[in-house]
Amino acid sequence: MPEGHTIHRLAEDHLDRFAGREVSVSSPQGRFAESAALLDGRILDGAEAHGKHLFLAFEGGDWIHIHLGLFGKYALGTPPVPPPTDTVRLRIANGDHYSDLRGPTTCALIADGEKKAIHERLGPDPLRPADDPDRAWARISRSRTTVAALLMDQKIVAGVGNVYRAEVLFRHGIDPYRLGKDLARREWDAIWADLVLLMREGVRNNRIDTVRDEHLPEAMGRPPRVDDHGGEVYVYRRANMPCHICGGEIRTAGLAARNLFWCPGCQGR
DNA sequence: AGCTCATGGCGAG
DNA sequence: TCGCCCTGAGCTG
Repeated sequence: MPEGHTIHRLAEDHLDRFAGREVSVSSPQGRFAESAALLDGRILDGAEAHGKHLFLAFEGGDWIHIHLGLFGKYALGTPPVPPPTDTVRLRIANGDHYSDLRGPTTCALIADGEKKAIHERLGPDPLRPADDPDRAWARISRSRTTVAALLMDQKIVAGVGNVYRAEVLFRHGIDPYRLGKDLARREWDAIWADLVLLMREGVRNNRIDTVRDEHLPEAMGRPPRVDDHGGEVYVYRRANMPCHICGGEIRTAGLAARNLFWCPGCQGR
């Protein structure tokens, strides 16, 4: 589930459902129980995302810092609230809504200073309107690391994960193994602008869709593809399948412990 | 019942 | 670069 769009959507959803009112806070699993007791009954007064990090604000200046990691999942719903199971790390509820968090890498009570430190170690986020792509460019343009690795580095760009990485490189015809220093400024500007668009769309739909209408499989006489992540994509997890554009085989390879997907035909050397 | 894999990230060596 | 942490689905037997 979790690339930046998921987290920004969760921030919006928590704002809509919980902000401005007292909430009950609990940790059925127990691992967040002490902190939950401190927050229980207080007013939740904000929610914010930076990259894949979610911050829930509580009146009085405390924050819950959440990072879903690879396995973390949220279940949001309306009463009846399901019986708490032993994997629910954090449950937030008011009379109208509940929010269950399972399997996060991080769920911690933090203060402003720690929150600030997290922001400072993250790069600009395409979903934060004030963030500046020049900060990312300054590092990319002098890096001997591959563009594919740079896009996944949260210190460079915050919020891009394995799906957006593969898809945005495909959309711009860029070989994932190209080095950062060999990227042109206008290519980076186009990538950033595209990420802003794609990820905003991802927040709106709560899923990742990257295929342009005219390239949708239906439009090309092929059956639509439905992957676990639920969106329509060009290359992600399409290894050995034909490219929607050139018909060549999509290739996959390991890169920094993750699977990379790309079309050698469309993403020229 | 047990294995593998997954949209992440950290610290040790 | 590897092992490790968090969970659950989809296989395999």
